[in-house]
Amino acid sequence: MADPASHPAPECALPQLSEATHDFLKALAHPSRQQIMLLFARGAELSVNQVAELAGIGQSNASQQLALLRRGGIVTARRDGKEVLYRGDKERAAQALAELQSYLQFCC
Amino acid sequence: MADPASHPAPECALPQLSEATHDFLKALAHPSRQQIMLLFARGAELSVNQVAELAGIGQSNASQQLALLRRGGIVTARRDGKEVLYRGDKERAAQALAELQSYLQFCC
DNA sequence: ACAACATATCTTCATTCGTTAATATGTCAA
DNA sequence: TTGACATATTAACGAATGAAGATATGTTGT
Repeated sequence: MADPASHPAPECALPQLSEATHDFLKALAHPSRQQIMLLFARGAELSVNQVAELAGIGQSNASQQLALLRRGGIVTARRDGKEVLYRGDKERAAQALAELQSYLQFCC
Repeated sequence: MADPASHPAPECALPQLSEATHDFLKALAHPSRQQIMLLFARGAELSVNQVAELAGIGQSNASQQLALLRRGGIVTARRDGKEVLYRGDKERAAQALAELQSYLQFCC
């Protein structure tokens, strides 16, 4: 139990932002990924190639951005045959938002 | 009316994140600044030097981080004599959080 | 105006990030 | 297993960011 980042530090005393919320902020803090997220409006499920086409970026780029968004808990991925379908993760996003809110209520 | 960033785009059709909210996310997306914000718990008002000392960073660094936090709408500054006192900006933070929430509700 | 203090800005350098191309992994069909 | 397709990973390079020192701006008292 030496790694403080292994557990997200639940609802402890200090509302220090967890690694998860940090990833959440980092994922959302860039225009490219903000734009990508708009593609997932109304629960749309998109493959990496679809995201790449719709966003006008390369396949590798799309894959990496989606990986960051997934790490940030904003999208989830499921495999469907050869494709990997991504969609918005409403629950985890709401959770990160809640943590952010409690953090801001503490320090503002 | 040629600059789309001059106005934060109020409650328009597309919940595209405004420049203000982007600054908000960027400001909060770094551990150093997250830690600094904890110093402002319970409405504390701190000078740049106090922040520098408490956070264990240099004066220049503190000043710049606080500037970023101020741009992100998370803190406000007021001059008191030679000092500039910073404190959390509850209202603007809540506003950015609200915009973020509506954005996430749209694309998740 | 000058000195002393507080903050902001500038300069520099190391690090990180974003993007692209190339390559590797994984999946399905034949 | 081989080929075709979809995604993930890696390497590389330019751009942006973070941090520290030096300097400039601003404020107060003398």
